[in-house]
Amino acid sequence: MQVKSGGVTLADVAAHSGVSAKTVSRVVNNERNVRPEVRELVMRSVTALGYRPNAAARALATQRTHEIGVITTASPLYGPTAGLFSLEQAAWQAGYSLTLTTVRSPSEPELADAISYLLGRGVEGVLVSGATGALHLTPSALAGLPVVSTSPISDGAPNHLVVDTDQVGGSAAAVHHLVGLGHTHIAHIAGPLNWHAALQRRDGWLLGMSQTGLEPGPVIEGDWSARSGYEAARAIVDAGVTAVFVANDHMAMGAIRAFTERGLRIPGDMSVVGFDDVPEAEFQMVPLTTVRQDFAAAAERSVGELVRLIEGGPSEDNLVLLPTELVVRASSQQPPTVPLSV
Amino acid sequence: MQVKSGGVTLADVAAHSGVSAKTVSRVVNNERNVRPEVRELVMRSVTALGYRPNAAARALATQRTHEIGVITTASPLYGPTAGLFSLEQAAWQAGYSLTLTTVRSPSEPELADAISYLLGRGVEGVLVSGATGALHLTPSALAGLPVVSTSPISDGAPNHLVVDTDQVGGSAAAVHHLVGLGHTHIAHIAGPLNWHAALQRRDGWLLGMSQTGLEPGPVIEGDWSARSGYEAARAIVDAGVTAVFVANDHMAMGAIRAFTERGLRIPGDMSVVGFDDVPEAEFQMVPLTTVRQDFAAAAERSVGELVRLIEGGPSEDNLVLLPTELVVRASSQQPPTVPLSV
DNA sequence: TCTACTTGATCGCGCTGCCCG
DNA sequence: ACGGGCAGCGCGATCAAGTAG
Repeated sequence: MQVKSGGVTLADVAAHSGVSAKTVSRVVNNERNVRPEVRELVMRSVTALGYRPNAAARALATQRTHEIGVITTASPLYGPTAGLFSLEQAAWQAGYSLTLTTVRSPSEPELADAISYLLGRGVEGVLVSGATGALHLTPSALAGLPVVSTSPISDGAPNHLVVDTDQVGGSAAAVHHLVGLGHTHIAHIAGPLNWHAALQRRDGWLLGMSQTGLEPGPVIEGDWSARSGYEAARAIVDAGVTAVFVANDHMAMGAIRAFTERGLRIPGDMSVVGFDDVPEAEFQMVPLTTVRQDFAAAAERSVGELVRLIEGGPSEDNLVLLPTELVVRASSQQPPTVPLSV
Repeated sequence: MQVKSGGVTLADVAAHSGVSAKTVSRVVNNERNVRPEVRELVMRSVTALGYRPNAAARALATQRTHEIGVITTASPLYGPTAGLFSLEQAAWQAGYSLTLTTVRSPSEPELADAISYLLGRGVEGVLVSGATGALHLTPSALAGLPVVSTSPISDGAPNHLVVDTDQVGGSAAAVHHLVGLGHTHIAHIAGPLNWHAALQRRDGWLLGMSQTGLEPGPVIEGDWSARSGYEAARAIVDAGVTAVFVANDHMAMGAIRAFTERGLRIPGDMSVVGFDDVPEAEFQMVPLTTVRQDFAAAAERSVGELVRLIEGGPSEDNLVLLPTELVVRASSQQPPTVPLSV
């Protein structure tokens, strides 16, 4: 029923230009051993007929699909989505196309389903973006398929690799910044702690606190949403802290709203530091101090590494950590009770 | 080099279970006319060998790929990305998978490239999500391929359909809300006016103004980013308006920041209404009055309509408009100079 | 005998790898 | 160096053949 690609095949082009199908194939694939004049002739027929190679037939004949499968969580969080488009661009440039799969939760069966589905589609590699917990990949299910993930992978297979940003370092830097301002009681609003990213950020906060010899303040677990940040902040507003390190910017916005509602001024009475540096963080009523991650760079690197694995390149490291950067804006300053230094 | 899906084929399963390949095919495709015992036997072999049908071979044999191509703009804007995941879920449920393509700009050649690429991959329909201007599709390039878009399509082909939210109505409603509060001088911060969505929202604003007999205030064009909203607001802060209708929430945040910086209070001195209802809009320091669009519903409807077109269903309308809803929060109230009524 | 159901053999989808002229 | 023939990638469609009632 369906007109496929105009229905023009190699054979049609061959007939139109008076050469064999194989020669047309050579021209289309830029192989050598075709005289320029013949090549020219064939190309003319190709454009005249509007020929377009059939990807399925090609995949069948070559045993290569040039497809990369992407598994991502279904929620429209900033990080995963921002990375997705960079992923697509990088893949395109490397000659691959992306097949998208979403999972609601990172449970093993859902992940296994997604991988199984992608395997059936013949993907040559899998990118797990914005996954939550550590990946427990059943080796048999993968059959040596290259995988690049932002979350750690339980097996140490040579073609499984992690590309992530230095979330622990970034979080610790946020704590050092606050401590440098004089804060000693610092709370943490965490992401859902079954997420690897949430654990990393909490661990970075703990690291920073211990490095500066401070007792960690309370930890409240949110779900990345502004609403959960709002609720978490209401829960700790009377806990006697002067600063909060929040695991992402959207929760930080909610927290600021909650504090403001209770009559606290930001940053006069309470300092807030976020994570991600979403584009609007700089343009909040109180511009947000936050930890920037370069999602585009991470995406490009991920695709680069995956393509290298697919094409049989050597796997040097099994962990690539991209730098994060503390961006100090207006939502953090000295605590209210500290006398002005200088 | 690449182990494909474990390399298990129909023939392997057939050999393992002692039936013909065709029978295995019947079982795998849930066709009738297979004895339950044979079906059982075959299924056992399928799981034992880890057989997975090869999508490329299937596509070649059936002339159907069950793939839907998605063309979207490369920028991580909230709307298009929020819809993307709903798209994927809906497509999956309908038995289709998504191949993602991004374009930097909506220029004809870029769109044509994307469509050409998708045609080569054998997609059975195309979803244009978050496109900018109207689509000028060259009919020959499409060969009757079903297309569902949020932007209008220049040709009136029966298998080209538009699914959008009622942005004009929503924008007009925002204006009526402001006018109802007593505002008479209302500016507009628009999106990039080569975007269909930006035009719709501006037109809705104009409509609302004319319906209420008011002169439209100044229009400044932004680029959807919070930064551009900030800059636009600085440009109109002294223009003598008491309210601004902003074409999306992120620009509205930037605008609020700019007004605040100039000493204006929101909403005391200036009312601001956004568009989209991003999740964090409710949790800004001044919760944002905005126009909500249901991206998930739009995505589901888009996929539904596209699948209907693909499967040869009748095309009733060529335009589906989903409702929008004004959500009144704290960023809008009476203008400062108006005496309190009641 | 005829029908209903179940199974198998052959072919071809569009393309590329191999080998030959 | 260049070009063509042939086979086959893995699957499903067609048609024929077999079995039982």
